[in-house]
Order: sequence, then C-alpha cells, then structure tokens
Amino acid sequence: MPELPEVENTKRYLIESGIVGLQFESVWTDSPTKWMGITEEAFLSVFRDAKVVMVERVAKYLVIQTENGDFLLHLGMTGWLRIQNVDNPAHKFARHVFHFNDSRELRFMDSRKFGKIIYGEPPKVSVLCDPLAEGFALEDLGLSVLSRKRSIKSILMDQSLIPGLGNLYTDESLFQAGINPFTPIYKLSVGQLDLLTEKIKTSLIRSLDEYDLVRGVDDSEPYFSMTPWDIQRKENDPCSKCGALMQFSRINARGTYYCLECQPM
DNA sequence: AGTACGTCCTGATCGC
DNA sequence: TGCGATCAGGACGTAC
Repeated sequence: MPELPEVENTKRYLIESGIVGLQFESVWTDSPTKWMGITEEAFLSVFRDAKVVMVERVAKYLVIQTENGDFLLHLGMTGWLRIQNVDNPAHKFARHVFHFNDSRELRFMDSRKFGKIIYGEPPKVSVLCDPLAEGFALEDLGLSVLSRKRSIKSILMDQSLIPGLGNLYTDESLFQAGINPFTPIYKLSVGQLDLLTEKIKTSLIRSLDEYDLVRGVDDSEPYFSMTPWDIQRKENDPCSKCGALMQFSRINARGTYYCLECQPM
C-alpha cells in the first residue's frame, strides 16, 4: 500500500508524465463521498482552465499546485494514479478522472475507496522533517515524546509526530534495527534511536531506488507490489536473518510482524 | 494531554 | 466447486 516511497514515486511519475502545464477541463467521479472540502462541481468552478504548475509531496499527500491554488490527493490504502489518453481503456477501479484539455486524463484508481481528494484544510504538519530528507532524526522528537511509554511502533506510525511512515516500512525498519516493536520509546537508547533513524532512511531509499528503475515501464498496474522487504510478513515463516519463526501481533490494530531472536523484548 | 478504538470500504482470501 | 465470512489498514472522529 502507498507509503512514503510510493507517494514520492507517484509524484515523480506525474512530473515525468508531463502533468505540469496541463489544463483541467472536466472531472468525473464514482465516489462523491471521497471529496473533502469540495464537490466535483465546486472543483470545476475553481480549477477549470487552471494549469498545473507543480506537484509536491507533503508526508503521504500529493499537492497538486495550479494557477488557481492547490488541492491534495491522498492514495489511502489502494490508490494509484496514471496519466493516460482518453482512448486508453479505463481500469475497472478508476474512481476519479480529471480530464485535461488535450485528450489526456489523470486517472485515480482505488479499489477500496480509502483515497481522498482534499481542498482547503492542509494536513497537519508533524514535528519532524520528512524521513527522506537529509536532516531526519528520531532524536529531534524531543523529550516530551521520547519519554513516553507508548510503543515505538505506535510512535513511528503516528502521522502527527512523523510524516509519512506506514505499517510496512515501520515493521521493516524495526526489523533492520533489531528493535522489538512493543518497546516503549523511553527505553530506547540514543544509539538505538540513531540506528533506527538510519534503518528508516535506508529502507525507504531502497524502495525508492527500485521504483526509479521501473517507473513508466508498465503503466497498467500500480508499482507497489514489488517492494523488496527483508522482513517476512507471514506468521511462523522463518526469519530471513536467523531462521526463527516470525511472530504476529497487533499494535494499534495494525498487523505487526517481528522476530523474537533478532528483535528481543 | 495522551492513548485506544470505531468507522469507512470492497477485493482477495479463507474455510466449510 | 461454490459461497458466505473474514481480513487488510490510513486517517480521522470520538471516547476514556
């Protein structure tokens, strides 16, 4: 599912596909409830004839900047975007289509309909800088967060604290760092926080590098299925490092996999 | 204030 | 083989 590398990849895809300069003409949706702060009709009254100026990413949000202001796209769990010609058959999960004035369309596919189109309220900006940015460091969360009893996994997935990490990259980073996901954050040493910071960066960048190689090769399906995980995401499968059986629990109702040998309590 | 949990949503998978 | 039940979870709202 889309997390930070997937959204960043989508941003790069949109720019490479030439979205900048395209001009909105009309819009179609089959999920009106997924429009936050704006209806399709209101969207057209604001963005009709507006040219796309740039696409940015804020956490897991895509910011579509136009001459007439910005709106946001969130891919939710199963969302993916393509810029395709009108003649190109629509995917069965196409939920929203933004038609441009030159026979191209921005198509928003989303089987589970968790994705959103947002106008007005920007997402809450979290405390830390983006994990893909150079200066990212968990230590910068500050004592008020680092002294909490809350589990490190729960902290890492909290979008109001850290922008953009989701369930899968959190599990992978904790696995790479050898840290048990249940560990209260206050019990982590400075060294462990540094290590975890590095593992978060490397797991994100590794996927992004993979995406850079395949982006644009096959537009028919989303890219996020081929992410190279080291962690085994199946209970009782052998750990890829030590062979012990993988454990499964739920943290914040999210499926959590870990190895008790490599990530002791 | 911090934390936990219900809600949305439907394709894929599981189990009888 | 078929069909109903269950599972998956990002972000937000509500509740404790």
